Parts: sequence; structure tokens; C-alpha cells
Amino acid sequence: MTLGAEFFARSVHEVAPGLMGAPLLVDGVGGRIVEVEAYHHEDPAAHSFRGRTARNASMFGPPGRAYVYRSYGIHWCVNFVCEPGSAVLVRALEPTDGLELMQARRGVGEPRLLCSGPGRLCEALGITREHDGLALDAPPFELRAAAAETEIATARRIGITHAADLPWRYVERGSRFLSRGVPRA
DNA sequence: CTACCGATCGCCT
DNA sequence: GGCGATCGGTAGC
Repeated sequence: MTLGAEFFARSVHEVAPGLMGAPLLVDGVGGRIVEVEAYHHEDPAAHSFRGRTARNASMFGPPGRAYVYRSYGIHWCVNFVCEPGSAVLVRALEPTDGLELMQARRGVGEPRLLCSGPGRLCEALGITREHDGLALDAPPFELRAAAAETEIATARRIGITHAADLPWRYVERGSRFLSRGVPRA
């Protein structure tokens, strides 16, 4: 089942765990979501916290679309927009489709290093500013509900300074494809 | 394995 | 002018 606007028009805290194990493809390349982080509009760590700007405009648009931003001037990161001002940051995938293309784009051979981080997975899937604001239930995106239930663990978010203690990171327990700094318990 | 550093863009004070 | 929802390389234990 394709995940569209209806799925995302809810609290980010319901949507985030609901994405675990969901296949995400861009032009047929991608894998299963194994790590995400929730960003609520009242969260000091969210880009939307201080209001709308040209960069974060997509966060205030319709649910079920992509919000893509530049991180540290180098990497791209992709979010799924939920209720206005809130979004889910996709942090890691378990690669399943288009391994060769991902390896070529990343310049790495090890499957484990292809999509284990928000910047890495965008490079592997070819996600850039071009994808900002695009609907997730239409090409080039392909996002479906998880085929099976997976065991979810929560953890503190990383890489941020505000409200870093909130347990709003969701990971698939035991996955070998999580980003750096994640306890795999 | 952990720790630090540089790269470099866009928004902020 | 500062700093971040990051990553890869290098140094050191």
C-alpha cells in the first residue's frame, strides 16, 4: 500500500514509528527504512521552530511531501512532511534495490555504508534540492507500507544541541544498517 | 574502537 | 560573523 497524504496528516509521533520497515525508492533505487527522527513544530531543534523561511517552506506545505535541505553546506537530508511545521527525518535505510547504482554514486562497496546516515542515503538515492516539495506517492518517489511488523526501539536524537534528550529517534531493533553513534541494543 | 578536524552553504544574530 | 538534523579521513589507544 502506498503511503500518501492521509498517512502523513497526523502527529509526527505517530507517523515516525509507522514508517519503520517501509520500502523507500527513488527511481527504483533504495531500501527499507530502519532509522528516523521526529521533529515537531514546537521542538527547538526543528528547522520550523523559528517560523517559515525560504529554505523550510516545504515543512509548512501539504503533508506527504518531501522537505530536502542542505546540511553543513555539503550533504542533502530528506524529511517527510506531516502536520504543518513537523516532519520526519529519514536517517538510515537497509539497501535492497539498485545496489550497483548506489555503490557507484557513493564510491563505496560495502552495503552497510551505503545508506547509514541522512547524508549518505540522499547521495545513494540521488536526492537533491530538485526533490524538495515533491509528493511521496508519485514518481520519482515510491513509498509503501512495511510488508511486516518490525521491532522498534527508541533513542535520543543525535547531532543536535537543542532538546537532544528527547527520545524521538526510532530505529529497527538489531538492524546492522543504522547510522553512526546509534546503540544497536 | 573513539576523537578531532576540515569542507562549505544558508540562515541567523 | 557564527554555527548547524553530516561525513570521511587521520591519529591515537
